[in-house]
Amino acid sequence: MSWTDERVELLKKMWTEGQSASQIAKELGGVTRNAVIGKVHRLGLSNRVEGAAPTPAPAAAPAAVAKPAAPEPVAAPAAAAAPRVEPEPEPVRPTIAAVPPRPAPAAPQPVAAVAPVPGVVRKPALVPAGQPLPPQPSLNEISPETLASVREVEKRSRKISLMELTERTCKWPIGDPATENFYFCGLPSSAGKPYCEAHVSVAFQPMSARRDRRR
DNA sequence: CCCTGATTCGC
DNA sequence: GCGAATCAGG
Repeated sequence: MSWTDERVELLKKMWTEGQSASQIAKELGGVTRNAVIGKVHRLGLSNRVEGAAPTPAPAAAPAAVAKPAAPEPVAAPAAAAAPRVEPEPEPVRPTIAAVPPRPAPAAPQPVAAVAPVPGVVRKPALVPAGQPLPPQPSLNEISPETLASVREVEKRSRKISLMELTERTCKWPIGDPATENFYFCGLPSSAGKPYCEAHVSVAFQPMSARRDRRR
């Protein structure tokens, strides 16, 4: 295989999208991730900084441009990400084997672009005909931050198919299984868990602080 | 161990 | 220019 314009273009596209070298290599086929990385460097687009920090989203990325002399006291990532509360054996159980709880109200909107108003996720009015949706396992109030995080991750999801799931890919389903627009998150899952960090945080919640249910 | 990108260096 | 091998991390 050689670096044809097409392949280079795809490489550039994926790289700027934040895909990893191995993912790109897999997509291109015929090349290893080393080849991809090598090419990336030769193309001089190693600095994958594009308006937002893709893969790792730790604290603010040090925009150290040239002088590292800045007296940066290392920002404490304390309350940065959602502090995972050790959940009790009371995770939101996937009702069906291997099928986790309903992610946020299935957002059947594939192509983003239309800036959805953050904060409130409205449940689509139409219920896809077909399978009776399992009783919603207390889709209680998930912290807005977590929700936002999840949404962000889902944009970044690899959209892999059932067959592509491995021991270490996030198995969180996205979309409606009854439609074509369905796939799994696919991002690297965290140690031993079935989902990626973001999805773990919504799947395993402390205890449903849910006592509404007025009557 | 799984993975990541970065670099080197013979080809 | 290419990319395997290697390095250096998470």
